[in-house]
Formats: sequence, structure tokens, C-alpha cells
Amino acid sequence: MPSEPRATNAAPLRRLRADAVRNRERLLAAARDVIVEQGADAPLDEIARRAGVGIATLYRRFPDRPALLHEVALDLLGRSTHEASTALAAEPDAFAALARYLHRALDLGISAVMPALIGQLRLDEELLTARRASAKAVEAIVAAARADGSLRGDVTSGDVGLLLVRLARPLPGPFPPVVNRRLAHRHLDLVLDGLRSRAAPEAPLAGPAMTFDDLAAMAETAAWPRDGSPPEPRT
Amino acid sequence: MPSEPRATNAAPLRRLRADAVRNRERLLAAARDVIVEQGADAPLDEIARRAGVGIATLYRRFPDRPALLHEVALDLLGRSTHEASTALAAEPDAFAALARYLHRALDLGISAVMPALIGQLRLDEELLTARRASAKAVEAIVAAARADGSLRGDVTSGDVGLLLVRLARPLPGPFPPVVNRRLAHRHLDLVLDGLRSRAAPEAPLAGPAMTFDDLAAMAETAAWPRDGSPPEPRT
DNA sequence: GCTCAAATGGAGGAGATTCCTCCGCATAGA
DNA sequence: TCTATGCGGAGGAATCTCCTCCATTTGAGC
Repeated sequence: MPSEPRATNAAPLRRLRADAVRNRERLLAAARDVIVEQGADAPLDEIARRAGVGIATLYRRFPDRPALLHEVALDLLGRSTHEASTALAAEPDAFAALARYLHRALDLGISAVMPALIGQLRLDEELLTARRASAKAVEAIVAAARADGSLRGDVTSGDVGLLLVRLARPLPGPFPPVVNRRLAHRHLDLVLDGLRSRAAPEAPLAGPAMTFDDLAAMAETAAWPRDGSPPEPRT
Repeated sequence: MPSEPRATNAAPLRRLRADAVRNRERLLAAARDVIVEQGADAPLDEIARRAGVGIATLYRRFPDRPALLHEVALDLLGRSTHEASTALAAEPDAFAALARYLHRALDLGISAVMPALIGQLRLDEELLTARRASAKAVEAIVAAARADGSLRGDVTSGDVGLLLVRLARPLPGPFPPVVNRRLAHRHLDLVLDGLRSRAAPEAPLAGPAMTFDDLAAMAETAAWPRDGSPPEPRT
């Protein structure tokens, strides 16, 4: 954790004043919330308002919308990677690690934010690297859980990712945030019970079985086979 | 099924010309799709375009946005009620009926449309009656499945409804509709396996246990206890 | 404390979106 | 054939969102 001038991006060369750093972080947090609630097209004025700063401050810190979204994504991917590797190291068995990671990821909000950013993000090397690291860490957990037989054999990493996307988006309706959070964790527990291997033989799952890589490729292309089968994985 | 001038609402007294009836149905279908994709605030121009009619035709058939939304909701609630009672009558056991209804409801899109309309609907007696009928029919299935022990004891009708809401919303990203549909059904199968009673004792579920009635009350109030527990059921 | 480069807020013009009426033309139905 | 009913889409009004500009405030080094 270097104390040198941050170089998160290529841009920020100058050292920021303390209040500017604080405002920058508030803006990132507000952006996360607003993107989850309103999508990637949310008015920037709203983000500034929610962060408690003027709109000019937002534009001073992030030259335009893509720059802001880029920083939000990088930040989240880093946290996700950290949670995933920690989970696998800290939990005694792989399924527990999977459950722990998913609950943490739910709180991070990554599975609500990242999908909303699809098609809006400038996919530069920095971002692709971060995404690869995060995907790899999560894949490791899924692979481990499958290897020790605790995860259903017909469940793919794509299923895990997409189910989390469904759980992470706040429910429409007047649920206060705390209720939404609790319901999401409750429903995650139910879903986890569906993911666990059972003694009785499983009925085969219908529908496309997608890997995590298929999902990553999705973020870059809109080309899908007509029949709805997963696209060819990239190499 | 009377052949008299339809009186779906209080308004349409005059018999519609054949092409007008056709356009009305196209508009309702397009409205369903667009509401699911873009929410209840979607531009009416887009709905008209998708239906293949001019914007004037939409305004001629539905005086304003609330009127259109009202008709969409009524239509869906009716279909849902029908599917629910059919399922319970036609399937040999209650869990199969539940599974069948949920798959059908997914295809209807009711759980994607109705939540998007919360707060936008004029809740008149006609609509409340339709909603009550639909809720009752679904509750009957859930109660039957719980009674015969096939549904987990700690799962409420609210859980079932909310899980379907999560599954019914199209995933963000460039999934073509057919893929979205298949993924939703696949994930519903996984969720159903989580809802089924298991031999092994279940870990207790955290989070608020809500009934279907709690959800209905939600559509009418934004008042929630501070601690995130479900609101008092109305009587 | 003093000083000043750095940071701040919010007004407001430009441009984009959306609503919804109006009116001349087309067509279903008898 | 005839006409009441229905149709499409242009376009003015109202609203929303972006993003710059500048007078004022503040952090931090001396």
C-alpha cells in the first residue's frame, strides 16, 4: 500500500488535497448506489447530489461519464478478487467458501453494478486484467466445490454468476435498503441449497449451460447463434 | 364470453372496428415487452413503434399512460389466475403444480411487469379484485405443497413470489430474448430444487419471512418498520 | 497565522427527449 | 358505393440533462 501519489489510472499525476480525496471516494460510492438503482445512464447530477458535492466537483475529478464508470468498475473488481481468494483460503471446505464469497459479493454490489455497465465500459488492458483476475479467483472456488462433489455437477460457473446477478439487483418496490439486503441474503441461502449436490439423482437441467468465460465474452460482443446456444468461447 | 361490446373498463361503450381491435391487442403486447425492458416510464412512442402503429392510435385507444398500464395489469392478472387454477387441477402432486405454474408465469412475464408498475397503477376495485383472485390461486398451490410436505417448511409464499420476480426480469446484457427465456427456466429449475424439502435438516433461513399479502400491502404503502421486519398485514 | 494554489458549488445556456394534439388521408363494413 | 371510424406522423411545448464558467472558500506548507 504505497503512500506515493496514487496512479490508479494513467491520469492523476498530481497529489490530491485531502478534501479532494474524500470527495472522490464519496463520488465513487454514490456512483455505485445510483448505478444500481437507475442504471448506467443515471443523471450525473444525481450522483453528485447523493455524494453531497457540487456537480462541478464530479466533472473536475472525472472528466466524463466513461471515466467515472471505469473507476467504479476497477474498484469493484479489485474488491471482488480479494474476497474470492480470501474465502477459499479461510473456509474449511469449498462449498462454504462459495457461500461466503457469494454473500460478500452480494454486499459489495458487484453483480448489480457490473452488468449495468456492459456496453458502456472502455475495456482497456487495465480493466481486462482486473476482470480476468476476479473471474479466475471465482472460478477457482467453483472448481474446488465441484471437485469435492459438494456442488451439483450440472451447474456451471456461468449459472453461479448469473444467479448472483439476479439476486443482487434491488427488488422493484418500496423496500428500504436494509430489507432488500436481508431478502437478497435469504434468497441466496435458498439458491445455495439448490446448488448443493443431492443424494437423489438430479433431473437434468434444461437451457444453455454457460461458463464464466462465456459471460465475459458477452460483454464484448452481441453476436449470438440464432438457436440460443452459448457463443464460442474466445481463446 | 359475451359477444356484446366489450366493457373491460367503464369506458369503451362503442363496438370497435376489427382493425382497431387488432391494434389494441398489439399495443397491449408491445406495452408488456417495453415495460419489462425499460420500466413503466418507457416512452409511449416506443410502445407504438413496437406495436407497428402510429402514436396517435395509442392515444386514441388509451387516453393516457395510467389507462394503458391499467389494462396491461388487468390482462396479466387474469391470465395468471387461469394458469394457477389450471395447474393445481391438472398436476398429480402439489409441487409439480407449483413448478408448472412458475414456469408458465415466467413465460407470461407477469412477475416482470407487475413489479415495474408498483406505484404507477390506479388501484380501483376492478384491479384489486383481479389481484386478489390471482394471489388466492397462487397461495392455494403454495399451501398445498406445504401441506403435503414437498415444499420446505420455512419458505413463505412471499419468497416464492419474490424469487419469481428475480427470475423474470431479463438479464442485463446482449442476451437475445430466446436465450434470456431459456436461462430463466434453467435457473427456475435450480431454485425449485432449493425450495424442495430435503431429508437432511435445514439450516434456518435468515432475513424477513414475508407472505404474499405482505407483498400486496407493499404496493400500497411505503411505510416499513425501521428494523426491516415485515409490515403488519392488513385485514 | 499567512499565503496562495487547489478545490468548491451552483447558476444557466445549449441540446436532446418526450408528450400529445391536430388534420388530411385510408379503409372496414353495410 | 358511401361514410363513420380509424390511421399516421409532423411539430410546438414542456421537461430533462449535460457541462462550462467564475466568484468564493479552504487545505497545507512555511
